[in-house]
This record gives sequence, C-alpha cells and structure tokens, in this order.
Amino acid sequence: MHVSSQLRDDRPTKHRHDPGDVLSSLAMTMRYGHGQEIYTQDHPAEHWYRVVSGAARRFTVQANGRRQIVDFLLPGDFFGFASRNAHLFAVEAIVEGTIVAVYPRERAEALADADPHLGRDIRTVTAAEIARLQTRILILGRIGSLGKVSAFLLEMAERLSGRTHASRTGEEILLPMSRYDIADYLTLSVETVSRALTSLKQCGAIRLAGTRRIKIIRYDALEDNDE
Amino acid sequence: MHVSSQLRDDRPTKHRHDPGDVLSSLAMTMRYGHGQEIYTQDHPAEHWYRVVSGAARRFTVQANGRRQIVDFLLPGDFFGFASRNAHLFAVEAIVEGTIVAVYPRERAEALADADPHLGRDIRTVTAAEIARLQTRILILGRIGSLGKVSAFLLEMAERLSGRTHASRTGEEILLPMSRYDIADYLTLSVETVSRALTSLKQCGAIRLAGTRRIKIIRYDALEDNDE
DNA sequence: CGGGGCTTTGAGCGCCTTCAATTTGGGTGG
DNA sequence: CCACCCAAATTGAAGGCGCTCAAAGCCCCG
Repeated sequence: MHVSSQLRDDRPTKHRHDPGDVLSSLAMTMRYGHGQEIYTQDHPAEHWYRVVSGAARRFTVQANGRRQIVDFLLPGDFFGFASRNAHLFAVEAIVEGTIVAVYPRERAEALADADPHLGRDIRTVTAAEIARLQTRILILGRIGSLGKVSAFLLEMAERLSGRTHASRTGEEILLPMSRYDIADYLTLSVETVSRALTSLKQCGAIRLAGTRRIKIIRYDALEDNDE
Repeated sequence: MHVSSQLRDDRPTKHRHDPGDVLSSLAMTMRYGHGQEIYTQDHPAEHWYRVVSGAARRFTVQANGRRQIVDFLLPGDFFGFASRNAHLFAVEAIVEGTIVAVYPRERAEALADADPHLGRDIRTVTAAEIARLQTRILILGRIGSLGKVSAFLLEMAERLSGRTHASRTGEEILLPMSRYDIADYLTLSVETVSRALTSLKQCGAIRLAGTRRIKIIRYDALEDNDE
C-alpha cells in the first residue's frame, strides 16, 4: 500500500518566511525505511528535524517493557527541540520512504542569532509543538476507549488533511500507523482499539475501506464521545 | 497552613544569563489569591509569565464537565508560550499569595530580536516546557493508580526540592495542590488517589504528616510501580 | 498458493469508578 | 482559646469497562 501520496506536504505556506526555507541552506534530506530509527533515546541532540513526507513515531520503552508513543510526527512537523543535550525519546519512521530534513543544531542556532526573523519563526514552531503536546494530553486524559479513539481520528483528520479545520469535506484519510501504534499512542490495548473502531463503524460515524483508509461520516458523533 | 515557605524559589541559577533577569526590566509582578484566575481560556496571548512563588494549575473544562489539569506550574516555570494568538487553557493560582512575573509579549519579543542571547535563553525555556510536557505524557500514559501516583510524587519531589535529582535526601515535600487537583491531573478519581496514597503509606514507601506534607521513604519502591 | 504478521472477535476477570457514609482538619466567629 | 462548621479526605461496597488470554479471519508479499 502506498501512503506517500496522502502524506505529501502540500499545505499552504502560512508565513512569508518559512523556517524551512530560511534553514534550507543547512538542510540535509534523509530517507528512512519502515521502522528505521531516525535517532535513539539518549542520543546527543545535535540536529533539528522536519518531516517532509511520510510519518514517524516518537516513543520510549518503559521498564515494564511497554512501549509508549509520545506523539506522531507528520509532514511539516518540526521535532528535536526537546532538550539541549540529549534526546529523551527515540524516533522511528513509520512508513517506507519517509523523508526528513535535518539541520545541524549549532549552525541553525547561529543563523537564528543573526536573523531575528528566523528566531521568531523558531519560537513559533516550538510554540506549535507545545500546543500539540498540550492537545495530546487532553486526548490521553480522556476516559473511555470510544472517546480516545474518536479524538484520535479527529486529530489525525485535521493534521493529515491540510490542517484546515473548517473544511470538513469528509474526505478519506489514510492512517500511516498500525493498530499497535494507535494502541501505544492512546494507552489502550490493540483489541480495545479494534473494538472501538468497529463500534464507530457500526454506528455510522466512520467508514472503513481496508484497514487504514478511514472516512469520517459524522463528525458530531465523534465529538459527542467526550467521556 | 502556610505553604509559601516550601515553595519559595531558591533554586541555584544555572545560566549566567537568566532569562528572568534579562526580562526583568519589562516585568510586572502580580499577586493572586487561592483559586484566582491568572488568565482564562481563549484569552488573547499578550503576555509571557513566570511563577516566582506559590503554584498554579493550567487546565480546561471539557464538554462533559470534567476538569482536566494539563500541568502544574511551580516556582521558576515559564508559561504562556503555547500559542501566538489565544491561550488554549486557563491558568489559576493554587495557593494563596502566588507571585507571578508578567512580561508583555510584544516587547519581550522585540527584546529577544535585539539580543540573540536572550533569544537562545527563550528557546531553552521553551525546550524545557516541551520536555516537561513530554514527561507528563509518560506519567499520564501509565496504567495503574499506584504507578501514576508514584510517578506524580517523584515528579513533585524533583520539581519542588530544587530540581536536584541526585540529592534524594528524603526531605519532606509540601504539596501545594489538593487531592482533587491530583486526581484531575492524573485522570483518576479522588477516591483512587486517596487509596493509592494510603497504600503507599502502609507499605512504607512514604510517610504522611497531615494531608499535604509527604516524605518519601523509599524511592525505589515508588519507581518499581511502573505498570 | 502458502506463510506470517496484522486485525478482528470472543469470554472471563481484575481494577478503577461510582455512590454513599464517615472522619479529619483547617478556618471562623463567639 | 475553644467550639463549631463545612470542605476536604478517607473508607467501604457494588458495578462497569478495559485488559488478558485465546482463537479465528484477513491481507500483503514472497
């Protein structure tokens, strides 16, 4: 299955000075296979990153062996700002052929020092990551599997289909991640995720074409699952 | 009960150029009473903030009426970076007499434009907030009430007692928040939080003096609750 | 066409929630 | 200073929901 077409970064540019453009002189683009690591936990934080196409998961493996996915990284997302010294989490590509732009941190910082506009852009980008994580906490904080899965679908629909929150055209989305990934993202078991999806399908809120093509039929039905 | 003595900001300064010092020329200090709001949800993001003393909670009230606490803000924590336009969450002081430094965002940004060093410091501060939120996701992602409450106690012990992770002197910590706050922070019911604390007390991991003075006896016992 | 991983479905159980009652403790006014 | 008061905290009992264990499809890829 090819997901790259769905995941291509074709969002409209919001700022006149796109951080990616200004930084592009420093960028190396890397290509990763399915499941390939981009960096590991405790790896020195020598770079900033940006997903160009594909998708990745940021995660950690806890002492009990359970894998916790901190968040998913989609086209346009910057990542790697978390720490000044070493990364707290590992990052792996999810889909085959994920393209990531890599910026040497020291030189990027120097560039930001010289260009206040870039500095502002970077603050904007980090603020966006903070907002994303805070939204994530809300999803995790939900109780009930239907609420979690519903919120997850709404989040992915918004982040995958060009972030245009208003344009709920009901277009199909193509999930780049497996049920296991969703489970470790929502802190649910795989079985519960599967049951929630079939439940949503049977009540007419979504339509499933294959396992990863999902069309949201009734947004209100998903939003009403708030407990 | 007076908690202000415990919560005074006496952490050692890590950086030569403390962002708070450089920004201090812009700072207004505000004082808030118990439960008083610092800003509300959807309030225009016109300021940056820093907790000087006391404590605050960042939260939202969901459609089902449940209150979700996104994180606690303790002395030294900056907050308000989340969005460029409007705050996604409300912030309230928890303890009586909480002191908060307030910086006008536009002028602070201008100052950051002119002073690359301040720009870096702000990036460091936002990176710290990102790391805090990511750690928070790990705590929320735990399953089991003992694991959540244990992780919460370890987090608070580290953040309240000078962030010196190594110095596990076993000193008492004074929780600034109620059981209800802890419950809404961990997505548990108040009763479960209470039961977990008594359970930890009875197995000798912690000692309770009153309801908010907690002494951690055996750190390893708390860390072993990782599921 | 066969294999193996991913997904779905089923049954029983444990843990957290809910509802309810009691106790503790901090704050206030006499 | 003490008694009162009410919110916060604790404890108990019953039920629901998601997890675990188990097995059967489904689908992609060789």
